[in-house]
Amino acid sequence: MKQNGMEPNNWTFPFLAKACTKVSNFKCSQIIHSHVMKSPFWSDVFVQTAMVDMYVKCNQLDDAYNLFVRMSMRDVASWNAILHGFAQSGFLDRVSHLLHCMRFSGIQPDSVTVMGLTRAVLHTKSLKLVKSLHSFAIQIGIDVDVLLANTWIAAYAKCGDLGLAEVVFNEIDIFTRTVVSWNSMIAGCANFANFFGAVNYYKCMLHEGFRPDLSTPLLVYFHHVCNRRHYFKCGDVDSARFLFDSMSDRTCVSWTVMISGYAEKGDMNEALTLFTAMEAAGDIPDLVTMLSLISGCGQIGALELGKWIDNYSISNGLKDNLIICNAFIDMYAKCGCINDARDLFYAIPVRSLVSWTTMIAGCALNGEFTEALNLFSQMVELGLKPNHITFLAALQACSHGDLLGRRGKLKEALEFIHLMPINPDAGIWGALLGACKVHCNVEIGEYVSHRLFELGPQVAVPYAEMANIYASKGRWDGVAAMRTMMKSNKVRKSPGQSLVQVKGKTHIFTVEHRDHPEGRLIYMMLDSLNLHLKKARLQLSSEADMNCSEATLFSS
DNA sequence: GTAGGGTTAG
Repeated sequence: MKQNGMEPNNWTFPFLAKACTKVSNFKCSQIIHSHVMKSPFWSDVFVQTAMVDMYVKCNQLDDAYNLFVRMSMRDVASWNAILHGFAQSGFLDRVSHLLHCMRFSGIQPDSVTVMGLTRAVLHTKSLKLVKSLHSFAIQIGIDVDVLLANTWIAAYAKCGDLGLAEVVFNEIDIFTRTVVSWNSMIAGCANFANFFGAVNYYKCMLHEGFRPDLSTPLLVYFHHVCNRRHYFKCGDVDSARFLFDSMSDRTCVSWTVMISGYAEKGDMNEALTLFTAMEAAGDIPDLVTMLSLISGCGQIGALELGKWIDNYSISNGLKDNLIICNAFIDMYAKCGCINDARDLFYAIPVRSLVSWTTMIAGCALNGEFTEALNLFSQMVELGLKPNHITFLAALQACSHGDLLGRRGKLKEALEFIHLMPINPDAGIWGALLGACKVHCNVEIGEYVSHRLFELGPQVAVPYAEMANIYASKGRWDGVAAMRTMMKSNKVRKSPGQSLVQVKGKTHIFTVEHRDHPEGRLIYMMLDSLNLHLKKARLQLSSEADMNCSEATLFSS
């Protein structure tokens, strides 16, 4: 443009910024920022709002906020841009504070504002909050357009009131409804496992003349079957595939539904085939497409494919996206390449809580326990607040690294869990139960397993672990009790599987399943590894004994 | 005349 002797006007930069938001690329955002700063439009409220939005979309909330507070003039769009930024990240306090400031400075909220507010309360799953927002909007006389109504449909469905979602849906004029309204209603039904409702809405939608392209029919099936994959067999990817093949028009989402279905099943070959077909069809993969491919590679240890996707991401500028980077850290760690994971982690200019947590978990997984715990304290020192997943990762590092749980300091571990500022989830209790098993501790094991039974009475693992603990102490009454509980709760244990991919081929192993073509060799290798481990353990414990006696010597 | 902030599904 400049080479052609043309000068950008005040709309050029908002367009550039918007293009940047689509790819969510922080390098691009920096380049655009430097150009805008030099331009005569720098102080234009439109330009600055577009920049705020760009930073929000590029996961640079701090930059967005810094710019926002420096703006000399703000209109409702500027407030909405920053409000959505905080809403998306779930900062409810910040959002309500912003709303106050906004009204105080004389700017009236509009339907976009209310949408942001709704989004902010969504993750609390609080029906009460959604309701109060709804009445707030009506009270201040907001013009409820179809976009806001769609948000409310999804919000009510997510917060557990399908009836209210339906009310909002019915209040939208038939001619105003969009495909999003229908999709939201269908997804709402599917979330309630209301298959008939979903199909019914789908039929009505067709009847009203909406074209059955997009992802709607897939939503009906896939939601029902695969979002509940913990309860249903995932073989139904095939029925989704049947629908997919019969679709005339596919969107990025429909491709991604299928790709992620295969990736989660561990069938990376099929996932990759579809990915190639998607590109050939001219549909551009987005963030979710890439994320499902990357996490699929991590799950089955498909390092070669993972590296290929890494190169692909670099050449398509996706590697500058923080979420993608985090996914790659996870992938490399799960494939055992902790060095690659580490390099990537340190190459990220602005690391998020997820980056830290992923790296900590990756270290724990790869036996780098000290590093994991160091990272944890570094993170806390930087002022980042760990969430339950971070705690779990750190706890796993402890348990693997013979700290607390594995050292037999089960009581201390339990106290630590009770002191945590967050509610312990199944992962955390599971880690402790594993430690109880190692130390054959019935008393704490019983307490922990009951927490796990409360959280998920259908999960087989804690019953089995507790039964093992009882068995190790000869408590056959306890073993029998576990069996009875499993029966009465209708728990069925699916055998654990271990997957590994070598040269593009996936190998699956189950316990005592020795019919792999190279089974003999594999088990010989395992036996020799076991022997090495035993020797190393013996050496360690004799060293520990010596350290102990030294310690007693010095303390007395 | 228009252009900056906005909805669902994966």
